[in-house]
Amino acid sequence: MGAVVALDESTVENVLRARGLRATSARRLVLRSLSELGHATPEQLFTSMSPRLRGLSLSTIYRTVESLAASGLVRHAHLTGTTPSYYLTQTSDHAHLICSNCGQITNLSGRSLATLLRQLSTREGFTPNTSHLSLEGLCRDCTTG
Amino acid sequence: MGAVVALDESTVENVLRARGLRATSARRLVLRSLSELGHATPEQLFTSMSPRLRGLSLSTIYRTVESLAASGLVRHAHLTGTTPSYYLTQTSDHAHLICSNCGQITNLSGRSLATLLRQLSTREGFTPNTSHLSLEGLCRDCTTG
DNA sequence: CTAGGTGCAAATAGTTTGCAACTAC
DNA sequence: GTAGTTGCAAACTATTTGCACCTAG
Repeated sequence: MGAVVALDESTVENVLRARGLRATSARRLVLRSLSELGHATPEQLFTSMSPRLRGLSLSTIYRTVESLAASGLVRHAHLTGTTPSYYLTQTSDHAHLICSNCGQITNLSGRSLATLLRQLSTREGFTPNTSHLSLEGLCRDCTTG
Repeated sequence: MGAVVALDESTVENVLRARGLRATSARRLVLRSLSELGHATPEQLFTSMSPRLRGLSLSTIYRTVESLAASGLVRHAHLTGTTPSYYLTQTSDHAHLICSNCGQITNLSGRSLATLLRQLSTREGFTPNTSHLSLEGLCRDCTTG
């Protein structure tokens, strides 16, 4: 998980421009951080970005993730408690498995998930938004016991 | 959904006492309201209870659901955005299907769910907490289109 | 009677907004 | 040059806490 995507500068710029967004340093760095971190809350982004961008303010983070989400570059899911975690859309089509014991977050690939959820939509007439899905439970390590 | 459970006064009292909690009017009414509403956020509980309990304060709701949750009588799930919704544990062992178009919340029975999730735990080594599960997506009515 | 609960008001935490300054293009 | 972005401070909203009063047992 995390560090999944190659993100060189020109790619980032092009991606942003293609959506009509200016390639500001805050936006570049949010994208870069998300590619490194996998998922992050606004607070976590702030912590991770602050050293690299002096004077950064938390409200910029909120506005940045909002604009990135509006143009489809990032998405959010509710992983821990109430705060949304953001992640790159290109790492999408996966669900999050959150261990309530150790807090570990695993991604469930779109493939395994698809099989599982196809049945749900057939049987229940409900089509889940897979990228927004998160399951809390016990991971393999914590199950023993 | 909702109004699933018979909740006469003496049952409520006994249930509370059995957990070492005093049978106060706030607690009785939270339990009664949840049995009527199915799920409710603290705010919704407040709105629904206020007319029936003069002087009720929101902080009482927060403290009440917390104590009920601590003793296992209610649980919460994150249904809409960030605010937790509470429901009676006895209506548990179900997941929530939330339509992101019309907002309708359907319960997915423990039975259907169990089948579905057994595969998950076999294949991924992850054991989901079914009662905390919620899936966002499109319900049958909104799928057409 | 008395420990546990509650109301109220104040404190805290998380998120949003107004506005002047800044910068990508 | 100018519209889009950002920083800062203030405004909100949601939740928590301290304390005096109240009530179930």
